[in-house]
Amino acid sequence: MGRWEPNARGRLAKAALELYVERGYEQTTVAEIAKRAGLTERTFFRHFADKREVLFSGSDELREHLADAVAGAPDSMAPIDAVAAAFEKVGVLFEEGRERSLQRQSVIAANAELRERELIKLAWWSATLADTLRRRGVADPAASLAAEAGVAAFKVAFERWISGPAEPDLSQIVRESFDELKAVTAGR
Amino acid sequence: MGRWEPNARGRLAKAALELYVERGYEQTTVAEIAKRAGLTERTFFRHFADKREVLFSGSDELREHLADAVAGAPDSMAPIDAVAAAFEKVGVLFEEGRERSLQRQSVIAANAELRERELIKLAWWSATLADTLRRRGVADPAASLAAEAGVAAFKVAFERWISGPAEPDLSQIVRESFDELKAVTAGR
DNA sequence: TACCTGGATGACAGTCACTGACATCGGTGC
DNA sequence: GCACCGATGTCAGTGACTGTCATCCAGGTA
Repeated sequence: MGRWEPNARGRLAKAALELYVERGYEQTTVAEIAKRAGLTERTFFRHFADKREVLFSGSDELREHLADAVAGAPDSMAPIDAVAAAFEKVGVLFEEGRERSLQRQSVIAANAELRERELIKLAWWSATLADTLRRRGVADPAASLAAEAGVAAFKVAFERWISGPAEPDLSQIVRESFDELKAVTAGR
Repeated sequence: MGRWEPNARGRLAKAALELYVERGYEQTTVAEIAKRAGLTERTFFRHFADKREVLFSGSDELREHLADAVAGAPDSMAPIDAVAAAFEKVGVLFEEGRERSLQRQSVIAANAELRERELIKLAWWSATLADTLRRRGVADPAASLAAEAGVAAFKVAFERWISGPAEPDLSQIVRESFDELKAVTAGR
C-alpha cells in the first residue's frame, strides 16, 4: 500500500464520485475520499483546489475543444452557426460515458454548491467562446450574445439528453435545440 | 448598545458591504462583520445562510418583479418579447442605486465564490421565467430557451451598463441587447 | 403591578474545509 | 553509491458554519 501507487489524481476522482453517489456530497468528508484512494487529505488538496473541483476536472478539456472547433469553422459561417457546430462536435465526446455522465449529473443536481460550480464552468466556456468569436472579427455585443445564447442552447439540450431516453444522441438534440433557439428569438 | 437595536439584518448587510469594499471579501471574517453591526457571529448566520448570501438578499425581490411582469404581458406578445419587456421594467429598479450597484459589482467581480453565487441567482431567475412562460402556454424547449436567452441578454446589458458611462439608462441598453440577440440568432 | 410567553440574541463547543511549514520517501541522473 | 527533486505525509492552525442551551426584551394577561 505504498506511497507510489500510480495515478493518484485519477484514484481520488474515482473515490470521490463513488462516495458522493453512495452517501451524498455533503455527507462525504475529504478525509474519507483520500482514505479510499489510499492517500491523505493534504494530498487531495494538492490535486484539486477544493472538494467540488474533483467533479469538474474534465471541463477545461471540453472548453479547449469548443474553442478549437469555433476557431476552425469556415469564415463564411455566421457566429451562432459556428457555435452550434462546435457544440454538436463536443456532443460526441459525451456519448461514450452516458452512464458516468448520469451519475455525475445526479450528484450535481442534488447539491447547490455543485450547481454553482457547474454554472461558473459554463460561464467560463461562454467567455472563451466569445473571445474566440472576437478573434474571428465578430464585434463585441454580438460575440458575447452568440456565446451566451449558444451555451444556453447547449444547457437545455444536455438536460433533455440526460433526463430522457438514450435514443437520440446528444449531437442531434443539440441541433434541435439551436433550431428552437432561432425560432424563439425570432419574436413574433 | 443594546441587544434590541432595530434592523439587525440591515445593519449586517451594510457592515458586510463596507468591509468587503474596504479590505476585500476573503480578508473579511464573519466575526468582524457581526462586530461592526454590534452583533455576534451566530446572529449573522441566523439572518444569512452564509457569508456570500449577505450580498444577494435583494435578488429574490427582483425575481418576483420579473415573474409578475412576464405574467402580466399581453397574451399576444411573443415569449422572447414578454421576457424583454420584463427586463426593461426591472432595469428601472437599478437606476436609483447605480453607485451601490457599482460597489457591489466590483466586490463580486473580484471573487470567484461570489461570481458563482451570482450565477446561481441568475439561473434561479431563468427557471422562474421559464415557469411563468409555461403557465402562459409556451411549450417546453421554447420556454426554457426564451428564459435562458433572455437572461443572457440582460447579463450582457448589465455588464455594459455597469462598466460604461452613466449616460444611457439600463432599460435602453437592455432593449438594444435584445435587438442584438435577435440579429445574432438569425444566423446567416 | 406581577407574571408569562415567544421570538431574537448570546455563549460555547464542535466539525470540517482548506492552508502553511517542514519532514520524508522514492525514482532519476551522475 | 550518491545527490537531487518532485510527490507525499505529518502537524498545527484558521475560519466558516452548526447544534444546543441560556438569556434577554417586548407584549399580552390576570
